[in-house]
Amino acid sequence: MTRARARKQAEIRQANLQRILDAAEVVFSRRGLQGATIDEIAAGAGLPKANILYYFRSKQHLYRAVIDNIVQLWLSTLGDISPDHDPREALLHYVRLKVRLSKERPHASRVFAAEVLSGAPVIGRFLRTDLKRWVDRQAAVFRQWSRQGRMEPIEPRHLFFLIWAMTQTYADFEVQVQAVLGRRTLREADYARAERTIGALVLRGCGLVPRGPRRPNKS
Amino acid sequence: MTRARARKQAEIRQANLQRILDAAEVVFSRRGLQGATIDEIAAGAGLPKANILYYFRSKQHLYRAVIDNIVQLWLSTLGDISPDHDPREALLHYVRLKVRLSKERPHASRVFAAEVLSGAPVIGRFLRTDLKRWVDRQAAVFRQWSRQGRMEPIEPRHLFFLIWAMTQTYADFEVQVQAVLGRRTLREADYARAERTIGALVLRGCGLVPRGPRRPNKS
DNA sequence: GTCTATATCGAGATAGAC
DNA sequence: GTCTATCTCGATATAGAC
Repeated sequence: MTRARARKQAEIRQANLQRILDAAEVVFSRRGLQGATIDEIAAGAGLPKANILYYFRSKQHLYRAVIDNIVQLWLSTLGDISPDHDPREALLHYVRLKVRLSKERPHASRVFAAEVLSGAPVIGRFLRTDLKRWVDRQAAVFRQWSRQGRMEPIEPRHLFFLIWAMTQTYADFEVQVQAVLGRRTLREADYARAERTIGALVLRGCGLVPRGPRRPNKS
Repeated sequence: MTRARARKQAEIRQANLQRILDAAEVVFSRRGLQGATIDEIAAGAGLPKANILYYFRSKQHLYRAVIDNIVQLWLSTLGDISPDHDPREALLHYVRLKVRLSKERPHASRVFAAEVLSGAPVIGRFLRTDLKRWVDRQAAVFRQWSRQGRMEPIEPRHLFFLIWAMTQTYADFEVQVQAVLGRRTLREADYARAERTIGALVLRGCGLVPRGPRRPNKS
């Protein structure tokens, strides 16, 4: 086999893997691990059923690959918060990123949510090790800021639980938001308003001043 | 058949129905609709499998009964907010009730969450009708309070999305909270802290003063 | 590497004895 | 009303042709 041909095959392989992962994310988010069928994933990916099981040994293996994919996306998008940052800017930035992820990758968010909801059988270890360490690191920064009087002493770990909950609800409970707002689909304006409202709650909750005309007179 | 005997049979029937509903709630919350098996529900209820299908025509019917049960619990526990109430007290009371529901009925919360997550195939109509109307009513009260200068003009419907998200995360994402806090199970102190933290965010977010020594000097 | 045909199995639902 | 035995079906996974 020529080098050119080998490279072409590798490209096809990569493309197929990505198509399968993308389709699987959608189907798992709508049907759950048990409810999803390889047939439906194959249809979504535009490939015959048997090819799915050629690339991934079993439905379980495919599911783990999807979850790993999502965790990588989360970790690569959300870096660490540095003590040098301005608390107000850092919190707003984090909220903004999380809301954007909910808008851009709602299926990923819902697959993750369903996994945790059902007891995190696959991702439990990650939560107890990497995620716990990440939160502990950020919490130390927040405590430092509190000691320096740069923000109120809100319990930092619970603050993260609440920010995650608020930002992810626009992906995970999207149909409920749509139903209550009377919309067929959420618009950019809805996410912008979500971002502002969450930002206001978080900043004021931490004793920081939201942007804009609401800043009180120092006099 | 004597009257006494008929009454006894009715009692057994009621007891069995309740045992099945309770067991089903737990199994559905752990496995999802598709993942749950009638066998496991029967084992949980201490009844033979066939009896489940004697009381409920099918797994789907049982699932709908569980969902209806949960909605009834929500509606009966959380009444309407009246314009006569004090905004601060009303919001704190609502947050407290929701956190208590997450603590007392985590399985119910998770079944509901999984239903909405998967697109609300069963409960969609309820969300678009009864729930929407309920939120619209409460939103009108909040807007009135804002006009009267009794609270900041936070968008009320989003405020509900955020309160729901924050309070339910302690049930729905319980394993994640446990993992990050390094606990085997959540304690009363954890729920109390959750309640305080959510209360602080919501009150300050609405321009209301949290309780206690943090009240600023008016001077 | 790709796809068709099929073995296998688990689980929902039912028939019918008690 | 209750329970055992069984039917039936849908979906995973595999065997093997191409």
